[in-house]
Amino acid sequence: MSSVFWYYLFVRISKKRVGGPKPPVGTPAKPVSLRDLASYLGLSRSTVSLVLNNSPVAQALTQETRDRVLKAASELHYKANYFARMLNNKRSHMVGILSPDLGEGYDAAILNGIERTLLERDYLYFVSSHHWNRDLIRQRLEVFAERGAEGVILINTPAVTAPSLPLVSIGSLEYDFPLTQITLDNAHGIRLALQHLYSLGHRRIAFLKGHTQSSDAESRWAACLEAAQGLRLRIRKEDVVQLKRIDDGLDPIREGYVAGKRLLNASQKFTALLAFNDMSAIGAINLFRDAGKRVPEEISVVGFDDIQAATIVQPALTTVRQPLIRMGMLAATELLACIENGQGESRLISIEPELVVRQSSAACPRE
Amino acid sequence: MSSVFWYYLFVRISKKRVGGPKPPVGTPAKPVSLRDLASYLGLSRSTVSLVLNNSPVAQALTQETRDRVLKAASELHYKANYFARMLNNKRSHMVGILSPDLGEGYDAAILNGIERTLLERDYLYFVSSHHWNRDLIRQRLEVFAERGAEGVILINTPAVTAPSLPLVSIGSLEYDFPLTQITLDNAHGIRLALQHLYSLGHRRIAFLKGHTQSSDAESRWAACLEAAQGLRLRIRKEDVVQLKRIDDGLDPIREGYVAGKRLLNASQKFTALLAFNDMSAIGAINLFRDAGKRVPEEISVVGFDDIQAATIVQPALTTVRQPLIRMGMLAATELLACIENGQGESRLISIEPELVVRQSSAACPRE
DNA sequence: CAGTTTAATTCAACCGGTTTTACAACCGGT
DNA sequence: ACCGGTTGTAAAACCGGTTGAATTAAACTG
Repeated sequence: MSSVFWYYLFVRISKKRVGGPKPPVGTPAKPVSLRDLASYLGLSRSTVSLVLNNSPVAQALTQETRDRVLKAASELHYKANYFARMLNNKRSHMVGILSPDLGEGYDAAILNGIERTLLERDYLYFVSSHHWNRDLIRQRLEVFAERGAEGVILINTPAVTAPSLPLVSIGSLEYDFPLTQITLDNAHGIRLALQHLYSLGHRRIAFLKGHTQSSDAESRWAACLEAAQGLRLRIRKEDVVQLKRIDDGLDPIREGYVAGKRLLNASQKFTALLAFNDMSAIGAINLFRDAGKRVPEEISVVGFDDIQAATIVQPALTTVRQPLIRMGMLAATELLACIENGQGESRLISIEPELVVRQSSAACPRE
Repeated sequence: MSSVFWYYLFVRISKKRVGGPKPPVGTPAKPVSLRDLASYLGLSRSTVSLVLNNSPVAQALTQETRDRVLKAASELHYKANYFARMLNNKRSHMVGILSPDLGEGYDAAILNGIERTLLERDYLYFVSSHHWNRDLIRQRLEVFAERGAEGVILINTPAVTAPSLPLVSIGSLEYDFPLTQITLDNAHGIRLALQHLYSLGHRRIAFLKGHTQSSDAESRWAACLEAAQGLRLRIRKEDVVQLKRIDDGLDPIREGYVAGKRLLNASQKFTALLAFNDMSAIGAINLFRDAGKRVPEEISVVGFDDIQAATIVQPALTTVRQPLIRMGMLAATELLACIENGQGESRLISIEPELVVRQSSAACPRE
């Protein structure tokens, strides 16, 4: 690159400000601006911009000019300033993700799926977890919008205000405004689980209900009632225990453990347990072991989610698999469709879970 | 709010552009701009800006004016445009996080810690995982910088180019440029583990080495050699197996399982296994169970990391605890210190792990 | 009452791009 | 030479906020 370039750089005159404090020696290499590029080329900023954006107007330019511009841009490593560009609301290629909590396998797996798709499509994302704090959710949605997110994926996150951005939710929450939802077919999953236990001969089945806050608790419980009726099973009051309220920091396995203990205190007669999710199922298994009940010989346990821990617990957990990674990918795909085509405002996408039979469920012990 | 406001909004005259296409009816409520606010107040944009930024120059203004501005700003819900603001390089309150992979408990736990601190300090963050792709790492660092990240936290991520941003790393990788590093004291951890086994009577101890890519593999292995020497233990070649190369998507538990099998094929004499990490330890435990070896009665197993799964596996894993959440919090704190005070360019912070004794380790069976 | 402070704001340049509109220069046709 | 119609490029408005210098009016000084 000839010295011509540096000459032009230096020439760049501003009306008043410049004059004194030309950066001394070790200036940390301010990136090349459009202005630099233009004066280097002896063209106007507009021309250069038009070419680089491949604007229709640029079709009027000489092929030679266009080539010159492109060549210089790549030689000088010109990169348009993101913020300047965003000032005239351009595409940001950025989305936000809101999740209740990081660190449990569940959200991490979904995040993983989302990430794959976003990476592929060259999007970046913010993440924020809200720990069930409504104000934080609202605030984060605003901040995301403010910072140019083109859409948001909500993972099990209740949102109150109708947003100015395209949203896609994952989970079973209900919203007051239209948005695309990726929902697991809880009813189907529960049906699979219950039928599985039924076909193993279990007739007296206990249940661990989810906390009221959890988006899936209600729909799964409703599905339990329905499926039980379908199988002509009677659900006894003493065989049902609800997990305690989520307190941030309380170990969900521990919650299952405690709930299991309450269950065992109230009733000794059940031969199988259908837990709200894997975590609580694992907790219950631990409790049963500590209480001297063998799983699955005396009590069968079935979970829900199929998180990684389900394969680690002993006996490995029979559970209903949520294809979390796929759900994440799907959510991302849907969101990008909304963003890029402005389509698909309010779809409801239901995902079919499958039953994964492992060692925690077995035939009902003879009476 | 009186109609005066709307009058001023309308008055806002531009030289040429305006005239024809005033937005029709259902205009989606463009946010209030500084200009709107200024003309509503009958002040200049500068005055308003000065007040809102609480600039020293604003001290010259009447208290009354200042109050008026602040009141109007809050009434009209004025919020400065992020991008406009960033154009004159202001603080973005934004950092980037690079990690090899989401979804395993390890990174998620660190992320969790980072997030806590960032949330507290009112920072937002990008995340990106690179799956060990060098080009992606470089590219993401650039993109983060471009989008105004004020710093980056690297989780077990090798970085090649010296960055223009403050960096903090978590892990044991080595870098060619100065940066603050949060490193677990692997040597200490290994020493704890080995002494634990030694004191239980084990003299023939097998090892699962980490993959060459893993940042901690070498330093842990070196620590093994050193600690063994300190205890006058001889490490036999046939008692050492290295985990296979990380292939994205290969289950790390499976890796441990396979490695355990190779170990058992090569040598039957060891009474304890010190694994590179919890995942491989869990894999090995599974293999031992399948091979009819009881843990811990016949073989003691000790892991490293203390991820959640360590409490779930049966027997619960004795392991060296990395305080991941604390490490994440610390990394964030350090990074923010760099950013906000421009200090602490190149510190090395060593974290002391502790041994968590659970059920997978027991006294050495008699000869 | 002119002359100088000082207090209260505003001007105008700037950050770094995008885009509409304007403007020369050239072209063939008459 | 005059006209309408390209063609290739540049000027200038604009996005929305920040900031050093300048301005104006009021207050104070001698």
